[in-house]
Amino acid sequence: MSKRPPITNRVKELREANGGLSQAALGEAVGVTRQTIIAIEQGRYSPSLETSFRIARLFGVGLEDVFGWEGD
Amino acid sequence: MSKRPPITNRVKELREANGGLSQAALGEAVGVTRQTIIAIEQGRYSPSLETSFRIARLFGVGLEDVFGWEGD
DNA sequence: ACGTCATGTCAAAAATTCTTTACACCGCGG
DNA sequence: CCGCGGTGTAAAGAATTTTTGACATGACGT
Repeated sequence: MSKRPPITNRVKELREANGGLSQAALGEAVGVTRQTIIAIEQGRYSPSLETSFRIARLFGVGLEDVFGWEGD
Repeated sequence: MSKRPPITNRVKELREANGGLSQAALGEAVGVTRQTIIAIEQGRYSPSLETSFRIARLFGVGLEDVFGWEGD
């Protein structure tokens, strides 16, 4: 049952905007693996709220500056 | 390894502010069970971003109006 | 007293997120 | 040419989220 969640994300953009942080470096910085970052960037599943918060706060922005809800 | 995530929530407040919506009714409205709502309200684990978005949007507010990051 | 609704707990199963490992491709510097 | 960093894919398993079902309690109305 794991469809693609109706969620958009700007992780890749933010990574590149922050001095070209690599997926591996981002993962390490927020405490998840590179695979997890890849899956999130590709929207393969909906991350946990905790992981989402960690990513947003690392970039110093709000949750909705990183993740969007399709159909707003 | 499932500790309590550093996340706060105002689900109960919002439920009561919206005409006393019950946990069961909220669950049904966002497509999860009553158990899930109870667990989220009690902060027993960090919900998926999708579930979080559905709850916030049902109340017509943003993600961070419902969930907060401890240590901001 | 009885029934019902709302909340809560417990436990086990199902589904999803996350990890680990391994391999592949591309662009670039040496 | 070769090595290396960065990205991508795949699959198995661990960990976490969510479901299902059962039972308990207090509040409330009849």
